[in-house]
Amino acid sequence: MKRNTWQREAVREALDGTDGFISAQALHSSLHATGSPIGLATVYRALSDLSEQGEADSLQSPDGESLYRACSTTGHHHHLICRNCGLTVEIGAEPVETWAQQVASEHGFTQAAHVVDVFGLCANCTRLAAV
Amino acid sequence: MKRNTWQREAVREALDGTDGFISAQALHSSLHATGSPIGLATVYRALSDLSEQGEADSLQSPDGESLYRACSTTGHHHHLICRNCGLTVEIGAEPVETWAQQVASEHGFTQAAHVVDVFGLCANCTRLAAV
DNA sequence: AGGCTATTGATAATGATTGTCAAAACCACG
DNA sequence: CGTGGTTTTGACAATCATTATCAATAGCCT
Ligand SMILES: [Zn+2]
Ligand SMILES: [Zn+2]
Ligand SMILES: [Zn+2]
Ligand SMILES: [Zn+2]
Repeated sequence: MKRNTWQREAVREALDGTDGFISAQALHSSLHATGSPIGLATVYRALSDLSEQGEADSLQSPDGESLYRACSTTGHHHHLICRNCGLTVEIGAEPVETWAQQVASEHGFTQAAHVVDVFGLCANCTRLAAV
Repeated sequence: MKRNTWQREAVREALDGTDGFISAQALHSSLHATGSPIGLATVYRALSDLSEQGEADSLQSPDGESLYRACSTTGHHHHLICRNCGLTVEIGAEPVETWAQQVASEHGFTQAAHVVDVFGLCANCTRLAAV
């Protein structure tokens, strides 16, 4: 069976206390900064588990790193992410859901899944960049 | 200035001769298999260049590898990829383009880019899997 | 042909992620 | 409450893709 450890809970809470997406390495550093002695491998395992159980969303950063986030929306959704400060907005994407299903079946594909992320500069970072 | 070398041309041709997306490592192996003595670092550089110049498309595989493909469509487009055999179909995504722009501006985001890929099982692999 | 400079490639370095495995922590169960 | 069988942890090694080095090579212009 699956056991409950303070390590898993610590990762869950640290993820909840983080705004945008964060890497396993960064979350581990963050935990260490607060005095937690949790191991790096454990953070990787916990994040992987949370992701599989649907308690966390994950995506690949443009440079190939796995990033995680505890999302408030429970169902399937996507993200609008500021590539400068990391601010993240959860967004529904009905048009995309139907489009993806349709284009897949049109070409005879089954078990279609999709990766849909929007990256940009948030209003704040846009203002700062204009200076 | 930029120089023409047989290495760059070899990478371009090898990419043209490949159906789906392929990693730098795999392309290097493929080239070696045909007797080419091209270096791995050179393959990485060539693919990176081709991608920047828009002569090749690139995407991150679900497990974080960078994959490349020489697409026939010149403009902006997306892909429907068989996660089993790699068969790739280039697809337009007008609904998604407008949706992405709209959702970004609605939240005050600028310079919006998007990652949109559909993974599934092609008709052939679906049939084989059913056995 | 000669020289200047971009490119190559063998190799080392980096960095994220996963594997290893003995020690520590859980959790029924008695 | 102990105890024991199992699961989980974590320090460390091992992988694996990608990038940095840098001397040697090869385009290209005159
Ligand atoms: Zn921002
Ligand atoms: Zn979706
Ligand atoms: Zn297929
Ligand atoms: Zn698009």
